[in-house]
Amino acid sequence: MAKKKDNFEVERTIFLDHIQATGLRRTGQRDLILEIFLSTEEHLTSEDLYGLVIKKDPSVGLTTVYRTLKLLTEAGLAREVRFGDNKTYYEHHYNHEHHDHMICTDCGKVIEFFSPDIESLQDQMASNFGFRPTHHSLRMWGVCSECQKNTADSHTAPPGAQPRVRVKTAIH
Amino acid sequence: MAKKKDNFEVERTIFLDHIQATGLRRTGQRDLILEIFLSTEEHLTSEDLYGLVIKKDPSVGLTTVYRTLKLLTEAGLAREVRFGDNKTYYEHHYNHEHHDHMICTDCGKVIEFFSPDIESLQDQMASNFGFRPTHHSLRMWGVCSECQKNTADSHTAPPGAQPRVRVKTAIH
DNA sequence: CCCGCATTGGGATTCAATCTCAAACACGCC
DNA sequence: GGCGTGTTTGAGATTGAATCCCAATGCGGG
Repeated sequence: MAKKKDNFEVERTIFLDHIQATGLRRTGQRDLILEIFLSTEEHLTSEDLYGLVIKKDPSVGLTTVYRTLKLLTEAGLAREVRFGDNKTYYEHHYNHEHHDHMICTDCGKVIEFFSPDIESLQDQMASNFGFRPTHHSLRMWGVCSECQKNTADSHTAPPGAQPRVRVKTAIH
Repeated sequence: MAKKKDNFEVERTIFLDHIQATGLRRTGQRDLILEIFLSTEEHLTSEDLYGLVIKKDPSVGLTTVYRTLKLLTEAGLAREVRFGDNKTYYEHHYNHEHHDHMICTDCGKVIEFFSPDIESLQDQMASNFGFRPTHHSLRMWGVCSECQKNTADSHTAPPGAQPRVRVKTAIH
């Protein structure tokens, strides 16, 4: 836990540095939103975070949460991710290895994975085209091992499972 | 050209088969929209296609184009793609090898590529997790070789280049 | 302590996509 | 060929995420 607390300190510093470097101002709202973002683990949307924020301070506006999450992204603390349901999710970025996602279209579970081999092949493909990549996104949709078991006997959803990400159409 | 015409015939048949198999009805609008979709080459949105359709028949509604593109996707003739600007693009799917995309964030150009090695590594990663993938998406954003040359001297946009895809924020 | 300017909040707005529902129409049936 | 039913259509209304606008607030340098 001490380790985690240290990380938070670093992230706070990074945020304040970014604030200062770009000539912005430190405000109570930004501090609060940062703090709550750091306390989360899952992928969450601006509205999700807004829900958490107003529990601490109901006067904070939704717009500010949107703006601050964008700030956090610029500062390198957050990363935007999309799973195909037309919402923008945010995940921790600082000190988190780059990774890709497998999304279960049944229960909504998101599996994070990383493959150095895939990464290097990507870079190789890019250089074949003289393309200089800044970032990339690899996502696989399908059925996780859990849901394969559950759908083997019946086609009913796993009990109590509430898909957080409902993929309506196959986005390739 | 005879080759291309043959392909179109096959795609029309696939569409009609799909119509019949799912108990739907053949209509003039669906025929027209299919025809115009087949005549296109680029990635285009529902609204793009709508623009082309109403040039032939101004009475066709936008909703019908949306619905029909979804139909074409179900029939396996079209594929939905997203480039990060919150619009759904469609590309031909039948008889088109699966491929991934590099998107130039400067001029909007989309490069299609395919790597069997990456594909097999993806499947391997999936099976490591007991994950059964149905489809996937790999996209790389960055600067294409053209735009690297143009931005070398000045930061002005290439003359006459109108980005079709304007990526506002980095979506990973 | 004061002032300038960034920030805030919430209502209005945008934009893609979907929903609604009455009118139009395809298609099987006779 | 004409009838009847259930599908399809189209225009406007609606949704939902995200952004814009702008008056009021408040941070922070001097």
